[in-house]
Amino acid sequence: MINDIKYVQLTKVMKAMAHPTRLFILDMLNEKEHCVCELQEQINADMSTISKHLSVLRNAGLVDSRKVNNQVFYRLLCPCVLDFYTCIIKQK
Amino acid sequence: MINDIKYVQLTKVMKAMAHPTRLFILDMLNEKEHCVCELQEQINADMSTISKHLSVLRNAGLVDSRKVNNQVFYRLLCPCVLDFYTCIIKQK
DNA sequence: TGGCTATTTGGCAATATAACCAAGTAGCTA
DNA sequence: TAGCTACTTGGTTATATTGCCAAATAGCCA
Repeated sequence: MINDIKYVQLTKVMKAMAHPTRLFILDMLNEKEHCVCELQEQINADMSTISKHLSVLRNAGLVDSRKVNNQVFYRLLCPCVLDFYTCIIKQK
Repeated sequence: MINDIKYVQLTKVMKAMAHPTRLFILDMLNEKEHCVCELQEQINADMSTISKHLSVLRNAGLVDSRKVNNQVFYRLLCPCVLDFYTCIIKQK
C-alpha cells in the first residue's frame, strides 16, 4: 500500500522540489530554457552546486537538457508542478 | 529573490510532503479525518514515528488536529495538495 | 487513586542532503 | 595542440532527517 509505485514516484518529485534553489530554478525554466551559466547569474552558489541541483531535478523527471556547443540548456518538462505554487500560497 | 517568503514557505510544504508515509497519511485524511491509531493500523511503524510525521505535516500547515477524549483526530487542511498527485502521475 | 489507552516528547544511531573545492570532461578558438 | 569556457563528478565536512526505544503526559474507568 504505502510502498506503491505511486508514493515512491511522488516522493522522488517532492524531494526534488523541496529546496528553495530548485524551486527558483523551476520558476526560471518556466519562463524559458536556460543554460547553467544563466542560472548561476541569478543564484549565489558555486556552479558545481547548481549543476548538482539540476541533476536532482533531471533524475526526478522534472527537467531535461540539451547541449549546444559548450553550453547545456535546461528546460521544464512538467509545467504543472508550478500550479502547486499558487495552491500553497493561496492557503497562507 | 531566492530567499523570498514564497520559496521559504513552498520549501516547507514540499519537505513535509517528501516522504511516502506522509503522502499516504495525506491520502487517508483526504477521505475523512482519522485518529492516530487508525492511521497506525494502515502503516507499519511505531506510533511515535507516526506522531512525528503528523507534527511535520501540522508544522507545514497541511493538517490540523482536535482532541476527543484520549484520541487525537487529524484532518486535511489543504486538499489542493492532492491535485498534485494526478499531475505528477500523469506525466509518467 | 491506580491502572489502562492514546498520544507526544527526548535521546540516540543510522542514513541522507547540501555546499564547497579540486579535478575531470567536452567543445570551442587561436 | 594549447588554452579557454562551460559544465560535471569526486571527495569531504557539516547539517538535517528518520526511526526506534524509553519515558512523559492526558484522559478515561474501576
